[in-house]
Amino acid sequence: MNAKVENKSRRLTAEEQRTWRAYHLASTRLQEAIDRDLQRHSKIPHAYYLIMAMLLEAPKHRMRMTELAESLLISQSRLSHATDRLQGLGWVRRDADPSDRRANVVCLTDAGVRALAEAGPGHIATLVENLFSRLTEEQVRQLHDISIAMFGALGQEP
Amino acid sequence: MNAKVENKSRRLTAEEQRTWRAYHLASTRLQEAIDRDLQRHSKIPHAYYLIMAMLLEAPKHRMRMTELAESLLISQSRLSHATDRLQGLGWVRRDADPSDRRANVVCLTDAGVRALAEAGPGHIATLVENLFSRLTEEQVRQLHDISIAMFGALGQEP
DNA sequence: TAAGATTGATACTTCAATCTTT
DNA sequence: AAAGATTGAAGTATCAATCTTA
Repeated sequence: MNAKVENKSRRLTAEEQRTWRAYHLASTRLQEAIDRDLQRHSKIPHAYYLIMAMLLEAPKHRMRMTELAESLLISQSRLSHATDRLQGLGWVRRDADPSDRRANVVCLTDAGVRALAEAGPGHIATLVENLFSRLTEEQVRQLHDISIAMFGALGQEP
Repeated sequence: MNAKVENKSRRLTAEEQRTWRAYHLASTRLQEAIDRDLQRHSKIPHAYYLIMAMLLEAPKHRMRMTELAESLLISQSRLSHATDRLQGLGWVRRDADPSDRRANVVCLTDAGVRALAEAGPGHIATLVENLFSRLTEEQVRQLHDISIAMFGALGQEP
């Protein structure tokens, strides 16, 4: 890729440098705030919350492992380990898939639905406090567009 | 805090929801891209790169542990573990502080300076490819302002 | 007692290797 | 051989406990 070569010799402008520093600090701290709050109030790491939230939206609260991993953009390995843990907590169950004996289906249990319901409001409060209450409506739109632009750029390595 | 109570019963608007999803995906993937590239090309986790980069900017490439941890907004424990590892790699050294025998001073070694110099261009290329080449100049300014606004909101819990 | 720093335990992520079924 | 999924090892993060010096 030619752009890659160009980028190698390029430097960041002062504007880019200060933006990168501010962005990195802000996103790191938001991540930490979310994780800390979720962990303190509900004993759920954010990554696991996202897994359960995805299941909640699925028909019958069920999804195949691979499908779930792809939806969340995480590795199968990671999902497998996480599922072990969530199963141990009783929030999730693994069922065999009758149509393909290689496949497994993860299913949110009633306890899982409850845990999610209890964690939800606090999590949203964290988001509002740390993100949305700090931004104007226009900034929220800008952040959306910026994020879409950033996202499209990723994951395109050979 | 009253805002906290208000936030608890509040829901995210559709605009906020899609923004949060896009933002979370984009920031996660950027983090992963940075870590992967740094690890692949230079065997340095991003967190360790940041520690060394901070030392590089310090007078004589030296800082006290506490000072360094505060500058980076990380815990002393985390810095201590990281310093163990970096010392093992020969990129950093621990010296006693003559003026306060409780204190330790971390110092970037010549090998550390070299490792940083080798990693730098690739790391900047990653940032350019995944972030700056995707944004207009105006979006870079917007992202800066948004990040500053977000950052101010954090770390104010009791 | 508090400040500076380290330690150990536990938990999460990543990577490569493996196993089974298609 | 490829797809679906799991496993184990190694690395990093977090938290609470500890140790030493001020």
